[in-house]
Amino acid sequence: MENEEVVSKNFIEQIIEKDIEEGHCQEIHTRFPPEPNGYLHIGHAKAILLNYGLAQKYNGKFNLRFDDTNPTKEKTEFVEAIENDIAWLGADWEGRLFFASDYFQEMYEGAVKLIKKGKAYVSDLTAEQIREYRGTLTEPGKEDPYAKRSIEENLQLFEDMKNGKFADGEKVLRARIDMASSNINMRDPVIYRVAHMTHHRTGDKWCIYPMYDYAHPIEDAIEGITHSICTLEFEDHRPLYDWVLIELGYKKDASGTPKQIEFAKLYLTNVVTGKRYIKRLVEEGIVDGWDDPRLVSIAALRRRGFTPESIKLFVDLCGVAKANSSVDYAMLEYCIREDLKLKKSRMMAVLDPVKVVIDNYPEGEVEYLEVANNLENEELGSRTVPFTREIYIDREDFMEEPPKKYFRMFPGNEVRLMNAYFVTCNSFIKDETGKVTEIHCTYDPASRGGNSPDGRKVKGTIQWVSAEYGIKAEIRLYENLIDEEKGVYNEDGSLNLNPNSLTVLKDCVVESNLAGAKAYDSFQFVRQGFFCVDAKDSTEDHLVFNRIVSLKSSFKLPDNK
RNA sequence: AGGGCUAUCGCCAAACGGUAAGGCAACGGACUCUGACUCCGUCAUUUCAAGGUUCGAAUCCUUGUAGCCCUGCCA
Repeated sequence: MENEEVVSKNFIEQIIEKDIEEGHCQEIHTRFPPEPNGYLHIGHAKAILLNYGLAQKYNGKFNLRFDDTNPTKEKTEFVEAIENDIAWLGADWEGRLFFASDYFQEMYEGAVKLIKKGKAYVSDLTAEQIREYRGTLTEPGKEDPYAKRSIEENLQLFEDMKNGKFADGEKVLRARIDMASSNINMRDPVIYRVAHMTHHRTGDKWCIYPMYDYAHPIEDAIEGITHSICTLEFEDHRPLYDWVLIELGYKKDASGTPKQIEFAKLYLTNVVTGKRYIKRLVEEGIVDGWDDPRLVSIAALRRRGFTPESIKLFVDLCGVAKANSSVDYAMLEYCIREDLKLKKSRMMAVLDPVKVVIDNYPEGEVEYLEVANNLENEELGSRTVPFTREIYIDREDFMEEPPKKYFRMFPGNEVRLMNAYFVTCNSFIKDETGKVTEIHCTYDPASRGGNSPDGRKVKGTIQWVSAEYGIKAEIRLYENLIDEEKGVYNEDGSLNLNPNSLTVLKDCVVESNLAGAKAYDSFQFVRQGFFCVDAKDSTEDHLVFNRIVSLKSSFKLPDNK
């Protein structure tokens, strides 16, 4: 195998290799730490595949950990959905499934340790007061009036917090760092709050819960995570991440592990990304659910026929860097086409049918034609497709007055019905509105299978479906959900979605011999390639149809000059 | 006296002082039983800007400019 491409290392790989070289770690260990408060989307797929991929590449390990430190938002329903999506993507956590809530005891003990070191104190300030004392972006904060409490008093108060002696919000535990720091995260951050709430896993055992900034480094340290990869907005939190680990003795200095590394989130052009927005669209009923095909949640992508391989490809092509960017949606479409083009059978379908009558074909006769499932992959075998006197072709494949270089069907032109016969258009019928309702052709019996024995060539090949045996299907074409420029919501909070984002074509016809085709009531169109079945109610992942039309129009009329 | 981060083709993204990879998109052309696929070709004398250092700068320095993030008892 000599086609070894020169693949450059991304910046995370460089950090990892340096850490290994310098002996900060022997084996690398990564993790994906979702909060179970919603479904995963394409952006998470990047994080998952990145973490998992790194573990694989360096013979390390990859954990799945639910970051469930805030019982107000989290649900078991989401835990299951997330596990399902990650498994589907092929990221194997090999049984290392953890929950931040598994470590509540250790986190609690850590907090006690900080208090004993004089590095944490209980504050009676209200949330509003804490905000005031924190200062602003340009002014330093002021010392918390409770910061002077003795260690003994703090220990007692924290114990009381844990034992439920205080109401929600009455007291918090704060880390003692630096109220004047230019990094607001370091201005004595709250690390424990009181919340009398039932946790989805620990129930009512705890009424104090650790904050992310305090909990996350401990979770990583306990699991032996070496590289804690997160997104850019946590860059300012890294000093706090390191502070916690160092103060608690999990590492000596910031160069040790666990080490936090930040990368830029994945944004896609023209679609709604971001858990917050997706959640809102789902909750407000604007889309049908978390797997509505217009979304880019993992569940939606799966439902539309995207494969794990295609998503992996996509993530790989996007790369990893620290610059905020928005990847062109066309890249995602390219990936599914690329993955499926050799893997799946290609079926015929007609999206906007117009009837064609083959005048010299015997009435009532049915022929079963042998058709290759995929011309580029013989292993996929073949199927038989019924051919009859009356068929449907796509409206786009016929033109009354063709422009130059149009070589599909028009009066007097001979074309090939894919896999079937050469056929020549003789006449057509229009209704009062001028719409073509029926086309009449004659066929050449000698061209059965799609080739003429006399070696005659035709320029055009079009798809067709038997009018008698074809199955009516409802096909949905999805356009991008939003115009990127305008955003999901307007400033006044009103929705700003493209109302035409979903187009339903009701009279589409697909081949009759697609097993269980009747269950497939909708399809997802993949621009300029082929489209895949909406797999929600089907037994198969996807069926792939030949390219028929595109949102842009598959045939560009020459500039008439 | 705010701090942190980022700026390379329409979109991603390499290049780590030695003379601007690659992919997507686009555009030509060839081929074709899917105007698909495939194939061939085109697509940054220039890296946000202006100075400076150097034989040599996207890479180093200076000064600007633009964008993103941070003032939750969310993650």
